[in-house]
Amino acid sequence: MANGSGTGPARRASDRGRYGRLNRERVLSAALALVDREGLSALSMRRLGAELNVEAMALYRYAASKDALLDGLVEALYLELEEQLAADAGEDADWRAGLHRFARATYDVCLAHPQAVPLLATRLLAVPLARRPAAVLRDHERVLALLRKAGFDEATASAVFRAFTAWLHGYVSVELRPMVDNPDETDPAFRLGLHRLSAKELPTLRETAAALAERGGPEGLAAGLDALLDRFTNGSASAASG
Amino acid sequence: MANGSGTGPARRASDRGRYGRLNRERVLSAALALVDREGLSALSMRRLGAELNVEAMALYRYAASKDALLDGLVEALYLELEEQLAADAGEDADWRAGLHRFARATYDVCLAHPQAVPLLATRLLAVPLARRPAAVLRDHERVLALLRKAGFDEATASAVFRAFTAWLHGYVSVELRPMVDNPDETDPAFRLGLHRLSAKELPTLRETAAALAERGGPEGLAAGLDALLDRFTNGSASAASG
DNA sequence: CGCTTACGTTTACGTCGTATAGGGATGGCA
DNA sequence: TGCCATCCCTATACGACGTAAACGTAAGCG
Repeated sequence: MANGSGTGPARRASDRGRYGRLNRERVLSAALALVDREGLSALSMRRLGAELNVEAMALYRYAASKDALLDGLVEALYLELEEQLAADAGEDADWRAGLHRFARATYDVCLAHPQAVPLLATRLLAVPLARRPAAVLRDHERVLALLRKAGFDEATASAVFRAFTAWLHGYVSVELRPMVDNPDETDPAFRLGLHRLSAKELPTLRETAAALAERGGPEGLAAGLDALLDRFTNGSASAASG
Repeated sequence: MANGSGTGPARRASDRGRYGRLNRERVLSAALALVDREGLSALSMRRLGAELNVEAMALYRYAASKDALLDGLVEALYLELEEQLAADAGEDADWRAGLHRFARATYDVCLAHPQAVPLLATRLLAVPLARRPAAVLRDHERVLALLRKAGFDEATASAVFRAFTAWLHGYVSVELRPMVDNPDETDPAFRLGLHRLSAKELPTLRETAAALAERGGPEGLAAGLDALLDRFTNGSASAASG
């Protein structure tokens, strides 16, 4: 048993005072910390309980199921995004700047929690729009409001929103794909595990792998975003810039 | 027990003749079929074994672990992509057309196996480049070769490759996000579950949700791809068009 | 003080991935 | 033909998982 001390029958409720009562935020931040530290596969109800000095079943008071807990983690990421957005400038010069700010903040949050990023893909593919976590919906609202205020009609705003989301999430996902095969190795080629790539069948990949392993960084993200957005301003749609 | 008939001690080896011997391809295609039919969570070693009239442990001869089996599913998707690409025209007019063909084929394969798509995100975030399934590496090789042959230098080809991949995967992922909350409902608003979206706090999202639920289709994919590629041809990089 | 409600524990069940050992068919060689 | 090695699948078992149900026990109220 995870009893604090002695050979008592079990953890006494008075021990709780040591760590304070449980609540949703404590559960979620412990879960996120655990995932950051040891990866998604380390996150089990029992393990998370142990992390909080509590039995696994206690967590079900704050998340209806493990899937709900994972949705909670997604929400936690978006809450961090909201904080990050609140931290710097309030309003943006124009809608493009607004989208860039959003994109950059999302990028930063994702890079800060690389192990949690797969959740964004899996949970958002599992949960229908209306049931997404509140913070996610607030994010959508802000982006859409930004676009509508800029003069885009409903259909165009929705198209821009989708393109924005696709690029942002795709970019982060590609940015986080692991390239290093053997971290202990000093030689770059061995580090990348190039000896696994047949020189006969994969010559181009082999010679490009080193370049591929470089990150695009926030600049790459911004550049692609601009390229996509140009299509909606230079193209058919009607859009103001204030 | 999953015995064919009677009360014999267990399935006899002679029963194998009924279905033929197991092999990797049979295992993977049964796994993909199961995922297509019942979703990723239905895929367990025991269940897949049952599907093949075999005990779970038999599968370990064809996949070293469950994670390896999932990587096998990713490979299966890319094999289907290769088939699809081989089916239509052989060579492309230029590199842009080549990328569009690739993108379209990937889009089609993903839409044909929506339940398997999360694997692309999760497994490619879990496995380093050099250990990706062979079919995935062949895909990379083809795209990179296309770009180098078009005259892009190593760095630019790698940047284009990353942007291409990011857009493609992001687009598919957004396209497959479920929008319908209650499929039994006929009224569009209830179907989307708009009553869950506070009219006060999420007004824009609420009014845009219907438009958001529409798909961008292959056209949207192609449009965004062109927008991104323009950046690399009109911009600084040097690239021919043959 | 006693009652209610909220919170955490205990116990238990079925399923999961997989280590290990065993058995029965198969194919090569005498 | 008979024997043995090899391959393929089964049998059994273990620990961990998610979670239903029932049970204390502490906290806050009158």
